[in-house]
Amino acid sequence: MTKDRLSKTTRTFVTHWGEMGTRWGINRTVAQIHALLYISEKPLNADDLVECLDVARSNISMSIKELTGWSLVTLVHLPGDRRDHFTTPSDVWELFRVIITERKRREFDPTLQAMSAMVSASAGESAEVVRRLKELHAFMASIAEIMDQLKVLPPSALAGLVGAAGVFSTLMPKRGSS
Amino acid sequence: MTKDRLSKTTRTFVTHWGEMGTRWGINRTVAQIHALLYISEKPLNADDLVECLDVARSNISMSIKELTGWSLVTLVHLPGDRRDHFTTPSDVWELFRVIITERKRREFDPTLQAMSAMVSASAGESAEVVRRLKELHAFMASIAEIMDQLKVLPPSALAGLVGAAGVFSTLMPKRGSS
DNA sequence: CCGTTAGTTCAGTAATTTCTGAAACATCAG
DNA sequence: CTGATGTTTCAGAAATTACTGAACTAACGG
Repeated sequence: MTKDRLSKTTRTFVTHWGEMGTRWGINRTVAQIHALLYISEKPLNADDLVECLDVARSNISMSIKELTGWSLVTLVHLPGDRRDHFTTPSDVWELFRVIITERKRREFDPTLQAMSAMVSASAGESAEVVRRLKELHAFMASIAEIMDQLKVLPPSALAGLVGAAGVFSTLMPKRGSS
Repeated sequence: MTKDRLSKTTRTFVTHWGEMGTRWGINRTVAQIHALLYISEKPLNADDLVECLDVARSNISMSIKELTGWSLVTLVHLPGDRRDHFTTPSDVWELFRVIITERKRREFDPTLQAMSAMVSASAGESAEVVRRLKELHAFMASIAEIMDQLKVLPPSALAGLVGAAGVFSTLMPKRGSS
């Protein structure tokens, strides 16, 4: 990211986001492209991305493929320009929703299945080991359910969870829920 | 993980967990050690871990250091044995809590600060760019707040969030919360 | 003291992941 | 068709990350 088509702030943002990505198992370039598309007011094409991020064209191609595979980036065409242009939703909640959905599908659900299989196959194990496998499975199942519930929430519904009342009051056992 | 001190199920579990770790930016060995300590009924020492996971002693030493740094593993001493032994909480919620707390502290909070700084420095940017930076910042601040709230919840409080009522009813704007 | 056991550190190596450049493919205009 | 433009693929190179083995520190028992 050397070419200075980007403002100082934007560059900081994109850099930081790439850094963040790597910490969560996301390729730096992939994360940077996504950050750039988020902050950009209009769709960018592959050459824009090459210039802004200073990586090889082929890298952009692969990374974009990855991002579209994650349903995070969509291909658009601008009138009178036959190059592919790319966008990502500018609504943060929507992005969150998509990421949660995909990570659940790709990583969480298979693990849940695997845990389930382990519990089934745990006949010879000690009672305590079985208990722990079951607990972990149950925990993950709860998280999975929450993820699914989050998916159907409207944008910005998150606000309802924070504040003086917040999660705390919600989760404390008071009404006989569930 | 070749030496067969482990049952089939345990081996599957540890392997899968290591795999999962790598996808979320956690070193495979670190994740495997943690999995093994979780599933193990009693504290294990470094040699146990070497045997079970078939990695170098030095690797165990480093990984354990990492895990204790994350407050996920604690050192215990068994009477009459001067070797270090290690444990991790067997309560899943507790583990979740600790991981959330640490990842927030190490990755989330600094990002939040960085975003804040960017917003402050975004004078020259277009109104839309400023809006997006602010939105992302606000979103992350909400998540951060939720993480903090989760920390003070009792074990297993998670159950309150799932089920027929669940997150959905909680988040839908109905009572004038926050 | 000295030998033994336990734990740590770190330079070098191995493995993995990421990135590039060249070639192939595709589409369009003339 | 042919040339121009845009995109994808993939083998190998580069960079990063993980792991090992050897050397070191520490603490204890006799």
